[in-house]
Amino acid sequence: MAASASDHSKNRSRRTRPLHVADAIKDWVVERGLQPGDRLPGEADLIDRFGMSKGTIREALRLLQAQGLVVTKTGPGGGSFVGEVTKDRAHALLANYFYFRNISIDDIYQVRILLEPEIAASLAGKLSEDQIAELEGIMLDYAAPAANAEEERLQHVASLRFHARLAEFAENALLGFFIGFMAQILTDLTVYKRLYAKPNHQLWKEGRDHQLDLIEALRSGDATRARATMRAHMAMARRLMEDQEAVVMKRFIAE
Amino acid sequence: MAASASDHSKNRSRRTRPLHVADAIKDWVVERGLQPGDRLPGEADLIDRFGMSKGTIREALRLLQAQGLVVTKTGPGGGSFVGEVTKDRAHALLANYFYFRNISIDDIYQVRILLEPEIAASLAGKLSEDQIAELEGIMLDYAAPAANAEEERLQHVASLRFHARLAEFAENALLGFFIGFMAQILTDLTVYKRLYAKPNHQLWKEGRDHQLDLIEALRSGDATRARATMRAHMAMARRLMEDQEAVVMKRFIAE
DNA sequence: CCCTTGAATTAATCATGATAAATAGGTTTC
DNA sequence: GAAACCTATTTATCATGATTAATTCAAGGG
Repeated sequence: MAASASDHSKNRSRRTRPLHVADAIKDWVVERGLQPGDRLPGEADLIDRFGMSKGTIREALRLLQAQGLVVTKTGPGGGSFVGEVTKDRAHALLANYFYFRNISIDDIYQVRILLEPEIAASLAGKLSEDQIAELEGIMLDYAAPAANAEEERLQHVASLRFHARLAEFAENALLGFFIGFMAQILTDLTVYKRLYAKPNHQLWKEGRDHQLDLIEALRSGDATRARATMRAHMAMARRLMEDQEAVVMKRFIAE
Repeated sequence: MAASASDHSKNRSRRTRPLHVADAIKDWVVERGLQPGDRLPGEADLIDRFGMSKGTIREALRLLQAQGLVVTKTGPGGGSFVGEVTKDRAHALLANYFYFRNISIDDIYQVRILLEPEIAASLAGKLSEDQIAELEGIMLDYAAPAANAEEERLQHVASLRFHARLAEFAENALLGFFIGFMAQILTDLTVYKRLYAKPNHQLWKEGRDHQLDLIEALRSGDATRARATMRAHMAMARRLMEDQEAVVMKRFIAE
């Protein structure tokens, strides 16, 4: 504990100026309880306050910009503002972490099979008719079996969009994020790696029936059934993936 | 899809130069399959290649630095290098995402109770004697019941370190990261918010017995028992947390 | 009323030079 | 001979000032 504290202050004093300024601005935001969209001091102002050159200040702002914490605008009324870290940006930043690590598809499914049933159960009876209608709308993209490999891939991406959207509906933002992140990774893999070579009517029907059943359970508020259906859905998808070679993600996800 | 592609290229052409350079460097790393520690072109070189001024190039490097993707060093043999995104940095970047969202402790436990038993099961019989010894070493920090609130808090932090370390042992890096991230958040909350006011011998003993039992199961390779024990442990912790008010995380986690 | 145009504002970019940090390599010291 | 100590060199870091581009808003023209 003490060591951690001293490390902290040591780092802070010895690190470069842009890093120091970036931390100071972060602290400023926290202390004042600033919200996304709130205005930060302009470039010239920051130069005065910190007594540093324009370049240093701008580098600090880039550090914060990369994290999604500030956005800058030119023109009258422009300047720096507190930015909300978007889901997409958080996905991209986290994907960078896994870039040099080896994540297999089965790793993803090991987690997915645990989390997806939970979100299904927790959303049972909680969705508005609009939200359910939106999910059903997504399902239209795979209302008919795929005719070829390309269609199969598009359908798989659409199916992942179903799960991603469901994740966004979650009341538990943490659970929702984890699930959405996995859907994002699988989407990227599907788009870039050409998984799913061979259409399979049987699997298509099974998967679709699962989702139809899931929607029914969500609408009627049957959490137990929603959980069980999603679990079966995930188990099926996992088996399906086991046929694929162990593909790992190997790219930066663009923001 | 087509829309997304056009958006992408539009963004890329209209975005600021540092952003463009940062993307180009990212792509360069991916295309060449560069690994952490590999050398990137120096500042002067980049200035030539891109035909941009020093300031612009440096801002690009800051963007990448904030993401943990590059590290810069001064002096002979210095320059820019591909950097591995550390776990701590990924934690911090992800914590920023949740800063403006409201994550309750119960949200964390809803996920924890699903993931922790799985990691316990997956590590049964897989840990080296050194690793198990390390876990036992951590447990020494709470070998005796806490005498006061402050000790109770330190013990809780130590207990979270147990879970964080277990997460690092995971073969599934995704599962390990999610669990480690939650332990990190709970640690920060415990340190900053002074949870756990009242020591409770009964709970201390139960929790400790769980972990002892867990280690035994891990050592003997009994996955079923490891899972069950961890589940019981989490259920207990969750009940414990329910007594606390719903505290949410409200701070940037320092890197 | 809408559209264009132009002035004002603010960040973005450029250009150049000075400063500081870190290391390699040689030199001294024991 | 090894270890400690310089010192020159390399490289990023920091600073200053000028120029350019993007944006807003208001005034003028259709």
